[in-house]
Order: sequence, then structure tokens, then C-alpha cells
Amino acid sequence: MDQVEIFKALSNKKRLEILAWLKEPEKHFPKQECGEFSKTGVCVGHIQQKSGLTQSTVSEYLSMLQRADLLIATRLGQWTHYKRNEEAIKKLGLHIQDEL
Amino acid sequence: MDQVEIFKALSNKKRLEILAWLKEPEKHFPKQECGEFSKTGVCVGHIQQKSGLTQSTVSEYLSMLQRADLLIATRLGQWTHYKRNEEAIKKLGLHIQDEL
DNA sequence: CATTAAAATCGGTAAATTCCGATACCTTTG
DNA sequence: CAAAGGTATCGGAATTTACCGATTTTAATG
Repeated sequence: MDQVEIFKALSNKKRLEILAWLKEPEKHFPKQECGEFSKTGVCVGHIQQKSGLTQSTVSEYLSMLQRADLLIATRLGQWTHYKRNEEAIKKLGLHIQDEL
Repeated sequence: MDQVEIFKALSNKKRLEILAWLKEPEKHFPKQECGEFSKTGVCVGHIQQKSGLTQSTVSEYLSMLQRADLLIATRLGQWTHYKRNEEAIKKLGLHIQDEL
């Protein structure tokens, strides 16, 4: 758990937005053909469309958040779904409160 | 409270170290002539010496942490003391846990 | 008021980050 | 196996960050 990498991943408005959208996928994204929001999250394409960034940028941002352990990626056929790693996020909050 | 600015301020190893040192000043810094650790914190010079960085860099880092509301600065004569803003840090932890 | 000490600000170079378009890599499907 | 859709990776231009040394500001003191 590299603290600096986590904070770097969070040091960007769009990446924070993405994290926020993924908190309530059904509220921010259209229904998907494959996979459930609650189980595996949202596919890259939907996140890309909503973000207004290019596909490559979104892909990089998502894998950056994943490397920081803030997101979990699941490959479903040709799609990759991303969802929040709620446990890691909670742990980060606790860590800041009593160890930062 | 600009989230991104806070996370940027935390995205650097030395700045995280400084925050950690300021958690227990008496453990990490020599006694000071003026001002008490618990009241106003530690003067820039002591932080600079311990950090190994130049004076200008440390001064910038400290004011960056202050702009993010993570530190509180107090001018005492020719010295500026910095201490942690424990309330803001706790608030940040809570925020991450249930709003990030 | 001149000197000195502490801290802040300025100006700059090297490194990292932001974001893009192009390309390569996987899957599914005909 | 060829084509197509979804995603990842590569290469690069523009911006930002990491530090530094030099200079300026602020405050104390002779």
C-alpha cells in the first residue's frame, strides 16, 4: 500500500468524479448487456462516454486507480468492468484518521 | 476545501514525513527557544534541518500543506511555527470513509 | 539606522503528469 | 480464420511539479 501512489491517484478531478459515479452506477450509467453493476461494476466504454475524455485516457486513469487499489477490475468477455474497492477506501479513511 | 489540492499536497513522500514528524514534535525535534510544541508547533528551520531539503523547498512545502488546511502557521517574532491541523485531518479521514 | 537571522518569494532546469491519436491486443462472431 | 468491438499500450506535446540557488521581505537587536 504505497501512500503516495494512492494520493496521486486521487489528485485529479476527473478521477475523483469517476470514483463518485461508481458509487451509484445505476444512477450514472445506462443498463449494460453483460454483468451486473453490483457484482463487477461498469464497463470502460460507459465511463469513457460519461467522462468526455478519450478512450486511452480513461483506460489509463482506471488502471491507475486500480494500481492504487481503489478500484477492482473484472474481465467479462470483451469488456472490462471496474468497481470501487470499498474495503480499501474505508481502510484509507481510517488510516488518515489515526495514522497519517 | 478543494479535494484535489489536499490530495496533491499529500502526494509527496517528504511532505508525508513532515506531517508524521509533527505528530510527535518532542520526539523528532530539539527543544526550541521560543514557543511550545503543543501550542504553535515547530519552526521552519528545525523542519528544514531534519528534512535535508533546502530552506526554500521546505518553506514551499509547508505553505502548500497550509493552503490545503493540513497545517496551521503561527508567526512568533522572526520565526514561523507550523503544527498539524488535527481537526481538518480527522475531517478528511471521515470524508474519505463516507463521501469519497 | 545598519546588521543579522529567519522565512518567503523569484527564476530556473529536470522530471513527472495530463491528455491525445495511433496502434496493438483480446474476445466474440460470422 | 477474418472482421469487428472493446480495451490496453505506445509515443508525444503541453503543462505541472520537484527541487535548487539567489534575492527579498520581515523582525529583532545593537
